[in-house]
Amino acid sequence: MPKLGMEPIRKAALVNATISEIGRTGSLDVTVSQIAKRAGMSSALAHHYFGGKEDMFLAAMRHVLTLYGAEVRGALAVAQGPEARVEAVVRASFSPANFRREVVGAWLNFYVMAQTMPEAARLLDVYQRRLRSNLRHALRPLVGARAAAVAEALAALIDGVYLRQVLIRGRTDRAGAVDTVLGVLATEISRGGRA
Amino acid sequence: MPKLGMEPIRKAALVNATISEIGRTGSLDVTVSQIAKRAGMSSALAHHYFGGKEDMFLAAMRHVLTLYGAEVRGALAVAQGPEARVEAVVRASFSPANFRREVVGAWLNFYVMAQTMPEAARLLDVYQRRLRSNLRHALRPLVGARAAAVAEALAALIDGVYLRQVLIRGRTDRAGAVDTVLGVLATEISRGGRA
DNA sequence: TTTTTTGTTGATTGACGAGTCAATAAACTT
DNA sequence: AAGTTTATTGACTCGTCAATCAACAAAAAA
Repeated sequence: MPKLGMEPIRKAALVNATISEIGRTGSLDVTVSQIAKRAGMSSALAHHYFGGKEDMFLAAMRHVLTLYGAEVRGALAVAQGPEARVEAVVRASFSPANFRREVVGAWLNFYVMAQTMPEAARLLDVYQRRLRSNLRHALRPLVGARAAAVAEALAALIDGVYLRQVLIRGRTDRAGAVDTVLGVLATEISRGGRA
Repeated sequence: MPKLGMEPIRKAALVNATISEIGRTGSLDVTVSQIAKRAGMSSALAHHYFGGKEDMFLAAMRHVLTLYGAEVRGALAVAQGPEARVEAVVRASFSPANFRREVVGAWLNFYVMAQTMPEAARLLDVYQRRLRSNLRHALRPLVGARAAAVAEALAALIDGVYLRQVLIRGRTDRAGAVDTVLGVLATEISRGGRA
């Protein structure tokens, strides 16, 4: 029963399944069979659509990064004023979609992937640059010359808070995460551009 | 030529080799043979001294955590005044020993381990608690009621800055890392206990 | 209607790796 | 001297998994 035009559907299913499985197991020790099964197809088909496991991982990563990028852009579009812009980036980073344990677990493993797969490192690098750049521009009017340093700190803080979520056994605390970052932001703003 | 009393020596060698290999490959996909080879013995012997690969991983993690704990305690012992105490914790976190790419890579993978191995999660939890507790106490006189929140932020910031190191391809920047964290600390202190 | 393209899978291959075992040897005990 | 404990390894087992292949089915193109 080959319905045509399956390729994009199957690929999307595989990408989602890859993220799910990496998040569920919390590691990259995920077999192609597991992924394929969750996506409702044979492992052979998974290999057919993607060159191999590595390509699936990269596609999954690209997908998460794309979603995140869209979320940030969307939030920035409606933000008025520099402070709102920074807040938009922060809130987007901890949006419900990105903040499920599953996805956080996947992110953690993307970092691991970046250690071995140059393409993964490149993707992560792009995201890092964009994040810092967004923060820097929004911060300029708020903290002047300190913008670069504060952007660097906020970016690291976001990663750190995010990372901490994978550790905490109980419920993930989105509000708390946002508060932590915005709290530091508020302090930095109150200091303003003073050296 | 069985010289007696080899056990502690071999175990130590294996622990070091485990850290090295995890750091070198940047993942937990390290074979017992690789570890054993680097430690200068057969894989069978590695299995003889440790129950299995998992035990080696845990021992390696315990070792890194122990070293880090000792470093923090040492730095705290000579610190005078609350501000110096916070600084001591920060500087210890980025001490040359802990800040080699190799070790940072290992840390990253300890986070991954914590996703699957309850014992690893426990170890990491202990470290997290101690770190936050140390920071909180030192911060109390500096920022009053905000101590808990600021401690939380600094802890996350340290993790985040640390994590970022594994991404950066070029030389690791210890001074920059410390500056980023101390910069935020300075701003928080200048705000003091004001709500 | 033949051919080609697209979809799909069960079975197989080939590699690799964790853990076990049997055997060997040197020390230490009795 | 006989027996026990500690050290050490090569060879082997058993399982798993990524990747490939051969084959089948249906739609589209010729």
